[in-house]
Parts: sequence; C-alpha cells; structure tokens
Amino acid sequence: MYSIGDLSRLTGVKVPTIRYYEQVGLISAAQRSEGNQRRYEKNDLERLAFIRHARDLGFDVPAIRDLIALSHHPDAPCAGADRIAEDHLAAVREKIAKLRKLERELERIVSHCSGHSVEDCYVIRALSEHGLCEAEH
Amino acid sequence: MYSIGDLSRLTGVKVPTIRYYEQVGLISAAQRSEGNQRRYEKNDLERLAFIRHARDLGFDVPAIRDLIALSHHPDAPCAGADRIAEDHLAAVREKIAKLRKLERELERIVSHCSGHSVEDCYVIRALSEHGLCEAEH
DNA sequence: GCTAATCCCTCTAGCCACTATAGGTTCAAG
DNA sequence: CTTGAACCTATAGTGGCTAGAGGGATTAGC
Repeated sequence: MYSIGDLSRLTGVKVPTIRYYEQVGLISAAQRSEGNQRRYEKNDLERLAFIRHARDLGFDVPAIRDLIALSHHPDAPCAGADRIAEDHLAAVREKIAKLRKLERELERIVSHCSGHSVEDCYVIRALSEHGLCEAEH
Repeated sequence: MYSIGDLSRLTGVKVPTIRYYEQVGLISAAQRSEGNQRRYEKNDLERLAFIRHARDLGFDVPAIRDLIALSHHPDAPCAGADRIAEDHLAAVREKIAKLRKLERELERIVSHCSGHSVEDCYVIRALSEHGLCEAEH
C-alpha cells in the first residue's frame, strides 16, 4: 500500500497532478484509509508510470485514455495504438517544421542588427515593416 | 477613422483579440464614437500590425510590451531589443531540440511495432516498460 | 424617417494540463 | 500525547485567446 506521496516519489508525478489525473479519469478513484486518505497498490503504480511515460512523449489526455483502454484488450489488433502514435508523431513533426521557420526568420532578424540605436535596429524595423520579412507568416 | 472591424480586416487580427490586447495593455484604450464604439487612427493600425507581426514570430505579450516601449525611444541603444529577440531565438531552439528528441523516440516506437495484437504491440509495451526507451525523459 | 442587417458593446466562461493557495484533518515518530 | 509532516477538499490562476449571451449603435436602402 502506497500513500499518494509514495506514488509521487516513485513515479516523479507531483501529488496534485495525481489527484488531477483521478479527476479527469486517467486513473480510477483510489481506495481510502479510515481517515479518507488515498491508498494505492502496485497496479496503480504501473498505471501512473504508463501515464507519466505517455505524457513525457507528449500524448494528450484523451490519447492516453484511449491507449489505456487499448492496453486492457491484449487480443485486440494493435492498429489503434499504432494510429494514435503515428498521428502524434505527425503532429510533432508539424510543430518542428513551424518552429524551424520561426528560427530561420529570427536568425535573419537578429543577425542583421548592427547594434546601434533603436532608430535603425533591425529587430524593431522588421517588426514594423512587414516588407522586410522573408517568408509569409 | 477605423472601426474595430476595419482594423481587424486590415491586420488580420480578430476583433475579440484586439479587445483583448487593449485589456492587457498592448494597445491603449481607443477613442470612442458617440455611441461608445471604438474608433482607431493610422498609428493604432501600425501598432496593431507590429503586435501581430511579433506574435507571428512567437514573442509573448510581456516581450511585446517591452519591444513597444523600446520602439518609442529611437535614441536608446538597440541592445535591449536585440536581447529580447536573441532570448526568444534561444527558447525556440530549445523547443526544437526537445521536439526532435520526441520525434526520434516516437519514430523508434512506431517503427518497431510489427502490427499484430495489442499484447505484443511495441507502442503499448514501450509505454509500460521504461526499459525499452532509448533516452532519458 | 423607418427598417433591417450588420456591426459593435460588456461580461462571463471555456480551452489545456496543470499549479498554487487556503483552511482544515490524519498520520507516524518520538 | 504531542508535534510536524503529510494528507484532504475546493477554488482560482496560468497564456492567449475564443465563444456565447444579451443587449445597443450604425448604416444602407427605401
């Protein structure tokens, strides 16, 4: 039997976050001690570690809910889980692409600034005059 | 004199967003018509375009406030604006680095999945057993 | 001058995944 | 038995908007 604090230390998930996961239904309501404190068992620990892991990989709460549901049906085809992971991967790649565009534009702006007064600062000018931009955004 | 809708069309910033910018102090409270509707002039238009542009580049509201303040002192040294842009560029690069790690890990998980039943699905297994991970996360 | 359509106003609540705070209760060690 | 840490619930806040309700203003056409 673990207290919520034990679970927190063992998984690296903060105590309020564990309660939050219970609230949004990622973990089921824990058993309680006589004094109404949460008491967990090993399978709760595993489930929380699973969630933590999925969150670290950037899956959102609905996706994790789906992954948990799938993991409870070991005989079901794997395509569902695969699909979720692939969709997420695609989203991550899109974010990277957008950030890279931003990076290039910012590099250009910063590198053009010759470092005198604000009057001819390229950073400020680039923001004021859209014509100085390389790409659409 | 522009109405808030005119300003919205001209800058591509949605009407509620313009009001939000006023609320958080990015633009000063506009003049009002007799019937209490906002009326803008050309310099308001320029300022909003500046803000839009900075948002597109991912600057957050406090950074934009600082950039606007700087842009009002044309004789001040440019270092402040430069600094803001460089800090932001660094933050963007960090985000990219994190997302790339994620991308690699997800690629590895997805590609290992041979596509049978959930029981031996690599996606689910990778989430359950941290030992299957390549990197720390 | 009237009417209808469109625009505009304020205020409040919702999004996501937490995090923080307040005010109170329980537990475990000494 | 006392103390202090850990626990409980409930509510509000984070950022940068967005959506909706319930009204008032403006404007184009007749």
